[in-house]
Amino acid sequence: MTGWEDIRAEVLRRIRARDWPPGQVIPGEEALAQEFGVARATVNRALTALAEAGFLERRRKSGTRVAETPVRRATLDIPILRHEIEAQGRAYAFRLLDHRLMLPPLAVTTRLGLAPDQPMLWLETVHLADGHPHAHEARWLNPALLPDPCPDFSALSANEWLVRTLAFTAGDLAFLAEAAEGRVAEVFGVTAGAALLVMERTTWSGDQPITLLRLTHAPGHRVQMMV
Amino acid sequence: MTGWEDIRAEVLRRIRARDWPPGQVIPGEEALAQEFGVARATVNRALTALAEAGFLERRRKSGTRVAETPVRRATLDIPILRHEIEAQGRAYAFRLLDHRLMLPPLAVTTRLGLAPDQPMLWLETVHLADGHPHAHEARWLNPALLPDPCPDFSALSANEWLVRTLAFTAGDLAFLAEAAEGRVAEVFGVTAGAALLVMERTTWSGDQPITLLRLTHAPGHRVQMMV
DNA sequence: GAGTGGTCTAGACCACTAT
DNA sequence: TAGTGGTCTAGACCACTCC
Repeated sequence: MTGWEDIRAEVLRRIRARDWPPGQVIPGEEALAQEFGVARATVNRALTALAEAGFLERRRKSGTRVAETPVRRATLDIPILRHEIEAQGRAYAFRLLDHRLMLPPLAVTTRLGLAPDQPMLWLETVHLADGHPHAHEARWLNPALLPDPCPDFSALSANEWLVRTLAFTAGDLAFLAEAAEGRVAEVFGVTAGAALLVMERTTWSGDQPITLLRLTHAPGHRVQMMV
Repeated sequence: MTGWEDIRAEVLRRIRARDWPPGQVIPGEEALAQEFGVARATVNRALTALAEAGFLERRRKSGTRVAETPVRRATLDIPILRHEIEAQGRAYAFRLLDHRLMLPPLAVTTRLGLAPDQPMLWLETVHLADGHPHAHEARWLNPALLPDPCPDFSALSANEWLVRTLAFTAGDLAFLAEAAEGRVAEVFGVTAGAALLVMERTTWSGDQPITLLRLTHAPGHRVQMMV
């Protein structure tokens, strides 16, 4: 019973055991297919998967070699707060603190490539787990995308409305640390200056910006990724 | 000329255009193969890729459906500090601040599953970009893995030695925010309490722990991921 | 039990690139 | 130009899971 996952595992074992050390060219697909007694396509499937994971580098003609720097890629499942909290067996709720049309700071319009004199929809929300503040959300929303009677974001979270309604095609995401201040410090009940973890995210629909989101987490929060 | 990437693109377009809205079951592989005029395996390749990216959910018998929550996966290329800094055209250097065998705090041994009365190698390093502090590294290293004449970590960074020497099979990674204090505050020249971004990482070789690393970034640093 | 995706094969041709 | 990986095909059988 030899499947492509068995072959992937065996090749990975040889890489880790240093049978095939970093930088070394490994046997070609045809040779491995003969060794394992399978079709070349099966070997190809296994090696392609290992290359996508960053263990191998493949090039036509020159062959497949072991990557110099092993596994340097991690994946993050971007949490949907409601799911994350409910998965912990806690009750999710949110409160809309503020929402209005106003002129965004220059940093925001620059980042999104919008005209600086155009008002945007500002939303400030706190997400609660069992009634305790879990994260503070500050969001700038491109008003050009909103339907005429604006959705009631105090009943449906802006994130869920966006996900259900708009097709987004690209985005980026960054982590940073920031000192608590103003309303954020107040929400979490910490003194100004406390260190908080911020996730910043922009999303786009084609070349049209949708939203810029800053999610500030409760003190001590860790964002965990698997390697 | 229709290849699997064309099919992936077309299916993704239909998902984004809401031709196939979230939750809906899409046509089976056979049907799509006929529509596009290709073999079923080609359609399978395209749909498998979209499922790995989180756009589709596939199950035998019940078929393929559009994911309710689109793209919720981001990948981080774990930076090798020297490469990251040199890629910005800046000069990399590091200074070993401290290294000695000592008893780790209980939190460390618990996390790594080691005996609490066993000393570990402690390494404290600052990484410099153009002479300015870029990150502070605090590392606990399992001494059972070290060769008898301990490598000279003031000449070769511990990270690079580990990567070259040991085969690591698993690990995890977390981001958190922390207030600067003690040596870290001193290194960055900030007042105690300043918010700093910390990346914490543990690595394993089979079931043997290798190292626990805390990388504290310079004030204002952002870790960027692509979605 | 039946329908769907998951995988394998043997062979073929193509695309890229080192020499 | 030649060698390697990348992809496609037509057909087959298997594995899972819903009914």
